[in-house]
Amino acid sequence: MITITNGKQLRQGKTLQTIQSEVAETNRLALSVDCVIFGFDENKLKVLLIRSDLKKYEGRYSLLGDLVYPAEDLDAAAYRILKQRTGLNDLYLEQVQTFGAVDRHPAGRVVTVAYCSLVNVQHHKLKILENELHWHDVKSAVDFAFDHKEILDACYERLQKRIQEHPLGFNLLPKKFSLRELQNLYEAILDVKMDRRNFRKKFFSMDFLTDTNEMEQDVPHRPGKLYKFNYEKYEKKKKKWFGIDF
Amino acid sequence: MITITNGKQLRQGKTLQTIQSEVAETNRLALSVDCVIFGFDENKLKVLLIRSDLKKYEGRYSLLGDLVYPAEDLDAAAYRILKQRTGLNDLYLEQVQTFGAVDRHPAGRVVTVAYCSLVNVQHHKLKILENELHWHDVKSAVDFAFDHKEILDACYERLQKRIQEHPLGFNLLPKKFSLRELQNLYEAILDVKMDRRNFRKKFFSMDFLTDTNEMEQDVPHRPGKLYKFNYEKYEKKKKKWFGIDF
DNA sequence: GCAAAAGTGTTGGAAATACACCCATGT
DNA sequence: ACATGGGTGTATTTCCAACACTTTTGC
Repeated sequence: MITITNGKQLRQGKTLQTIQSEVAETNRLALSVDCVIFGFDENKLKVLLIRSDLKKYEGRYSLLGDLVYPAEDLDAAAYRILKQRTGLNDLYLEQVQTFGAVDRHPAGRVVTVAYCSLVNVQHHKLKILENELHWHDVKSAVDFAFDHKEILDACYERLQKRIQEHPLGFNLLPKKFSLRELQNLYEAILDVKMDRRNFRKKFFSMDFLTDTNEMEQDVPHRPGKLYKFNYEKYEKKKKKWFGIDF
Repeated sequence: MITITNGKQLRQGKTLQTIQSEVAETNRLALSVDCVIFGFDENKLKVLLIRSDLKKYEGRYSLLGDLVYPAEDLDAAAYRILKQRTGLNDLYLEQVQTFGAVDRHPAGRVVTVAYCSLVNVQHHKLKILENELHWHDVKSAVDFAFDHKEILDACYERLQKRIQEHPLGFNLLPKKFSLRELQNLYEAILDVKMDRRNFRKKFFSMDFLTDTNEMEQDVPHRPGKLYKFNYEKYEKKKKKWFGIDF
């Protein structure tokens, strides 16, 4: 519902023209999208960052962002930006939160919508390396431009929550992975240690892992089995209901 | 990060002026906030709706919304709109999701940020009733203007999820409430039936309810005890960790 | 006394946790 | 042989679900 409320102005039965002029009057702001792209490598959770374009923030790190075009759907903008900055598409992409503090951008009023995405670092070698695009440890990343630290934190928290309730983790791993890799992923993202045997029992009892009958190669110890995640089985079984718990 | 990416344009070391003009060029859109205000009355989940201002949508229902002012923080806009439309402040207000389809608003490009809020219907009698503001059953509400049904659904789903993990429900009830009222609330919001004894056990074992030593009045049956929610205890004990479960 | 909801305990099964040993491979 | 991590089983506990009867009040 769109209304400019000045005192006692009538609210009923506006024409489209009235509202159009209100929109025109009020649109002194720009909208952008920032993508927080997580990856997993060397047992660490990583995030893709570039160096800020902006002199004011020279040398500081920035998320992958861009303005949304006036005739572009919000989600489409997020996918476009991901593609432009990294050359990647075909990724899970989720809207997380919108940041709209008046002074968050020095160039004027820019409200930004944060999106979050997960990439398999091994399978998606970056082809576009402008602005020093590369992977950074999430835990140790500092020196952000704008409010991008805050945005990253919000996306990281969302990721931690989502990965406990949805099988997102598999997007960060090779198609075939060992249980050790899977556990390392969970331990890294959630920042906890888990019991190896119970972790296995958990995942096997979920019954979403398919044994590929292949083994790890070139590991300096006994090789583990490789598994695939079975999305079809998951789709059929997925849960609707968790109990009340807080 | 703000960049208009036209082919091979240099991305390094932009001046603030460059970006300012990019922002000015691109801001042919407006931003609005829509508030989804849930209440609970007569054992039903309710939502506050008005009749749409817009001729095109005459007679159809609309959420409480307004444009965001250029010099207004996003959250502040949400609180302002809630206040203006209902006379209420002092409410829990949570950003839910941003809706940015190009054609979602007939007056032009209007991206809207949905906020969600919970009101105790009994304690907050509405003083502003412009545009036929009143409570509607969430389940049976139809005939929405814009994409407001979609927005409502998103907020309702978020509410269902949040109420299972956070003690939000108490914002919808009187300060002192019976366990029956609490259970009715959960059953209405989550659309399930629960076992009364297990429900009680659950809440008592959480140990966040304080017995007020008062009883229900004027009920046509045996009166139940009234409880308060103990926020202090909750703040101390709240959980950090749920297991992996999907 | 009767209708309506309050209040209360137990039991069985499922899932989570804690925990220790042998195995396969590379060096 | 040894170091490294793979692979497995069991006992304990905790949590959840299912379930029925007695009590208090208003009418």
